Amino acid sequence: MTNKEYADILLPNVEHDWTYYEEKYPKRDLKEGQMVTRFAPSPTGFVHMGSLYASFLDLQVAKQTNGICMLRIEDTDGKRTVENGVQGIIDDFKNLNINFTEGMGFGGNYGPYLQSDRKDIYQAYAKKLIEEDKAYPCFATEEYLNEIREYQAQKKIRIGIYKKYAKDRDLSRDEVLEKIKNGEKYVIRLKSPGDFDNKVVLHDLIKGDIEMPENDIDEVIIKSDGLPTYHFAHAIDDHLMHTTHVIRGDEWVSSYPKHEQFFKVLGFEMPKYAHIAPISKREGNIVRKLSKRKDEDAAISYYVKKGIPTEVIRLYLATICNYDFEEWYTANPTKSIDDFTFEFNKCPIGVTVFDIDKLMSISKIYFSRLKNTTLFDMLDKYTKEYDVDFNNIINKDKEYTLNILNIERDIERPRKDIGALEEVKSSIWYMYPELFDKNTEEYAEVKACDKQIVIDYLNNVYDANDDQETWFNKVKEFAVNNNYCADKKVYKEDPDKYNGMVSDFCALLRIIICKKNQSPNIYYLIKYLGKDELLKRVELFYK
RNA sequence: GGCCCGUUGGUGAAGCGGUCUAACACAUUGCCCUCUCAAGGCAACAUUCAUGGGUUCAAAUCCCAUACGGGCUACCA
Repeated sequence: MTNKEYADILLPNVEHDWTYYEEKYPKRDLKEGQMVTRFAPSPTGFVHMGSLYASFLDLQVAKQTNGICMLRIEDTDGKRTVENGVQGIIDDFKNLNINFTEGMGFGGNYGPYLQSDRKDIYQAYAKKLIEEDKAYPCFATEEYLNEIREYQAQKKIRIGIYKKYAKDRDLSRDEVLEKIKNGEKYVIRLKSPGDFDNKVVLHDLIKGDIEMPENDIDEVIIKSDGLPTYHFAHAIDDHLMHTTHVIRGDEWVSSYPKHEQFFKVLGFEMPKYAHIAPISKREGNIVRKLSKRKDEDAAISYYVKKGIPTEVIRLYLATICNYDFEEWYTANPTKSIDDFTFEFNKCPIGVTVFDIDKLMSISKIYFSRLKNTTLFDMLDKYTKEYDVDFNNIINKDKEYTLNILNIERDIERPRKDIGALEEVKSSIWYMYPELFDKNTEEYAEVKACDKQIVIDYLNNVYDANDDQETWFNKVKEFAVNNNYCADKKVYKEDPDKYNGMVSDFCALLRIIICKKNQSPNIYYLIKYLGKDELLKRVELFYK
């Protein structure tokens, strides 16, 4: 029996030889420096902050070198796959307007990009290794494996299938054939050429050089269901897809020796590696990785629902991704994330604790820089989905809404009081009579004067066409004539002599308008609301 | 048990042997401005870089130990 025939028995029904794939996926035509990266999630559910962070770096470095970033779905473990998980990931990215150059859902010539569709490819290479006597079938059962592990743990020796513990290595062909005939299940393991006493060095682009012992464990390459393990698939895929930079979570650092071994045994050129630290969450004294199941605020949809734009999340990720991004962005407020060059050696090495305050601060700055028209469009789209009533209200008189959104906006130092679209309503509701009428909030406490004084002001002094300075001078003059004091010191000498300070009169106007003692410049509120509505609110207030 | 990685204030984090009583940003607090709030301006907030040793004229920075946190050690990724 030839080696090839033997391999055919171990892995039957494999359509092509490995050389077929080498030809099918030729080297990419790349210029010096162009990077090929990939984001490779397993389909365990929606996109969350952690996955977005990893994909963000993948996308950015590819983009800035005019390279390629692929979306590859790693679904070699059926247990991890969630229903609609694959489509869910694709949809999430598309909804966030994040586009990969190629990959699952995005096309490309190096697919399929779903690992379960690549079974034949992995097996073709596994057969190559079998033919070269670099891999062998292992019939060990789960119970047997557990036994070995327990024995090793008890004896305090290294755990794993290596050297003498890899007993199926020595099975003769006849023995193997016999077991197969008996229907025994098996996996294919690599015959590790490594020696634990040797060292390998990972030249990590983020963490620097890391020295580790060489891998001597006979890693499984093909599981009994015919699918590859992560490690084997990684080597094959990133070789065939010609990935230049593998950017992944740092939980992979310790498996690097296995990966290096695979690339060597298969005769592949190694990609470069960058291991990123996960985004975490503090829970009391412990810091743990953000979890899809436990942390609802890890889901991107959580922020979408609040009306925090993707761009804001990307800005946040950019600031934690490279430490000098924030400074750069502050100095270049008109530029976009894509104008910044991200570098691996500026990525954080240790875990980063997710900071919602920081995110919100970035969001406020982002919203404060928007034009009122842009804000309106975003608000329109958002409320259409989450608050139809409010959507009708803001659209009833779009010009009016635009004016309101523009209050203290189009100036050198705009207000920063909106952090999410969901907050807009609660900050401007009182500018809409229909919302004001329905509002049941109590008026905040205020030093009120005689109702007639306010009415006098509105009827005889107020003019919606006044500019701000004129407006205030008139208010001041009117207030003083009605026994309000304009001078703090004078007022303090004998407060009982006055109705209050001029500021008290303004406060009264404010409360009448919006019930609260905080609002943007009253000048604008009065100007846009108009006399009739104001008189109506005076009546309401004094009732 | 073995093998890796990390540890700077409430938070992110700069720092790569002297210029560190430690940049910057967020948060917090106070003052100023002011019709309120927001914004803005000013100021406060680590005399100390997990702990203990060592190297050095000099250490947050280099070395070693310890503690704590994290990862891997699966026919999971």
